[in-house]
Amino acid sequence: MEPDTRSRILDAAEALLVQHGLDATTLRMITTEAQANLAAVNYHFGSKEALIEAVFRRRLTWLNRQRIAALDALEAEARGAPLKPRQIVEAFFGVAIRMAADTGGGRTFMRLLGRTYTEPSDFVRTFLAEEYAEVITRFKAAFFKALPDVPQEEFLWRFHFMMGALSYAISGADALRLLGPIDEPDPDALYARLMSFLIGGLRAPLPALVPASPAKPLKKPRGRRAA
Amino acid sequence: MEPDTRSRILDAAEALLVQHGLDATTLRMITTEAQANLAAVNYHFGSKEALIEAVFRRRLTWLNRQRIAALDALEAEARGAPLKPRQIVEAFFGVAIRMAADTGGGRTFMRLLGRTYTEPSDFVRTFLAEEYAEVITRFKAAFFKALPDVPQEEFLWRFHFMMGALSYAISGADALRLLGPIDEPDPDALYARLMSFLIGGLRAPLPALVPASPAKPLKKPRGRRAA
DNA sequence: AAGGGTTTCAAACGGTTGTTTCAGTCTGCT
DNA sequence: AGCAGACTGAAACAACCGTTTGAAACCCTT
Repeated sequence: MEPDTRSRILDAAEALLVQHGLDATTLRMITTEAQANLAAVNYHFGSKEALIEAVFRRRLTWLNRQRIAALDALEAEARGAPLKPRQIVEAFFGVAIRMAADTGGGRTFMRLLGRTYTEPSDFVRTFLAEEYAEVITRFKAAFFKALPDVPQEEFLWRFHFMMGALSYAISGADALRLLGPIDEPDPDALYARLMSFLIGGLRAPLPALVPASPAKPLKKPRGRRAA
Repeated sequence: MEPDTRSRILDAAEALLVQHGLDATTLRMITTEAQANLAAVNYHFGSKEALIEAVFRRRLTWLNRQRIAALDALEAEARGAPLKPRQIVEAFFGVAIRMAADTGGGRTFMRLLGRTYTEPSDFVRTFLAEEYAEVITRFKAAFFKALPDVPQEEFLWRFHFMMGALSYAISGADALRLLGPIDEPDPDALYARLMSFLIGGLRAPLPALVPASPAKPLKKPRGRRAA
């Protein structure tokens, strides 16, 4: 009750959005939870969409600035030499995991983010793309330079897969209960686990069939096995 | 227009759910698309939730039965010997990718599934757990046997990460546009890409800190090879 | 003390949601 | 033919949605 109405609404919205999703979270839920009047949302933010955008922007720009700063530091130290892939992975995903470990709002926000990433609500996707634009170009360039022998399209897919693993790592125990009982993870352990998985996947041998590659060094050609 | 109303509604719902999400898809959208009357949903299924459950069950039980059949075949052939991890991965994730490649309903369904997996709508999670129960126990057992030197908790997390990668692989180009322009993937190429990524991640060296280790894992986890 | 800008409040707005109702149509059986 | 049971149709239901309104309450400078 201490902070002003605007912040209380942001916090309440963040918590409720991750729990119920974008559409199922109503302004009445939010304002009740925030102990504010219903009209306060439209007064302070203008609309529900604008509120959601503010919830994302508040933490996302900070997060991506952190990533860029981490990359800057690495590149400054390397003096033009290509970085090691593991360093770049740590800069990009490590910041996210570390933010997700924050027991304050950061944790619930990262869950919300991982959740929304697959949820193609048009207006969210729009400003998400905008918010990610710079960090994506920077890290793509760094990765391409660090992995010159990996075809770029191939790498983009692996990056995409890594994002999926990150998303699940963060949404974490909720979805993992499906696999069986598991204790809430120690953040450091989660960090180490995800890192070794990501780097294992990133540096896996390339699949054999990429563009026009007539040789088939791997076992299975492409049979229509039991369909 | 050929099939009966019930099937038309299921198909329309499937297509619309993946596009707009569970809450944002209205019964009026569905019945309009299916060229059926609004009341038909409640007549044939009882409620919107029951409709959604039917949409999932229709393909999910088939999918998981396929996975179990694939595992049965592998185990019969191995005659009690542990399977190779790659075989189990192919049995579990290969079936999913192959279903996602189906240009008929299978493809849109798999997108819906990957999308819903992070979306913790309580009632969906309930019957999803129920629907997955058998296949999870079977594959967990097979993996534990195939990877005897990987701690079980460690493996469960990797399995979780793999599910994340699968989810993103399927929801695919939608979310990937964020990374830059990419062509719609050839299903075979996607299969090969995801497989090598997954197996690379699954067999990555174990992180070093599993027991109580107060040291910060930021630098070198330095582990042995898994399995 | 007065007054102006900012913030809160209760109430209402039009619109849309899932669900229900009930009269009508179609189908197949004896 | 006739009639029961399965299905479709149009219309209405209460409940809830996001947003707007206009009047109170608050805060701060002069």
